[in-house]
Amino acid sequence: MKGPKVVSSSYVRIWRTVLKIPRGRISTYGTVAELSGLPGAARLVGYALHNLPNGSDVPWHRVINSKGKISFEKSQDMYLTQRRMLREEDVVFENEKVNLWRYGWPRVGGKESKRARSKR
DNA sequence: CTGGTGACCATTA
DNA sequence: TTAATGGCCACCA
Repeated sequence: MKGPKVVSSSYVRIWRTVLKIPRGRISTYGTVAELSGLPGAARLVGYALHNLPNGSDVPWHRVINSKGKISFEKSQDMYLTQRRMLREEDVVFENEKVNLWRYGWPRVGGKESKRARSKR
């Protein structure tokens, strides 16, 4: 399309990427930024999700940070809300953390799990 | 245009 | 292992 309109922002591109995350899987801010053509703009993803129009279908809860944790403070209601929504999709939390190698999207590669034993 | 800010990230101690 | 620091990029006032 010739439309140089680009809608007014990268938000749409980000939202569109988030819409691709399958149910039961999660992605990180940095990954979403890169897939949206905005490498390095991880913080913008948080900004975009924060500005989501009310009632949108964008599965914002499937985006967490690179540590595999929810980016809200535990004291915030949104923290529990997000964790509950993920739990309903069978995303398992281990000590407030999600196994990125298992639930991360897109999948990194064919290697299933090199060595699960991190300890030696 | 300039400066402040953020639902971040990787590195370093 | 967790905590602190600097760097990123784009949006907003």
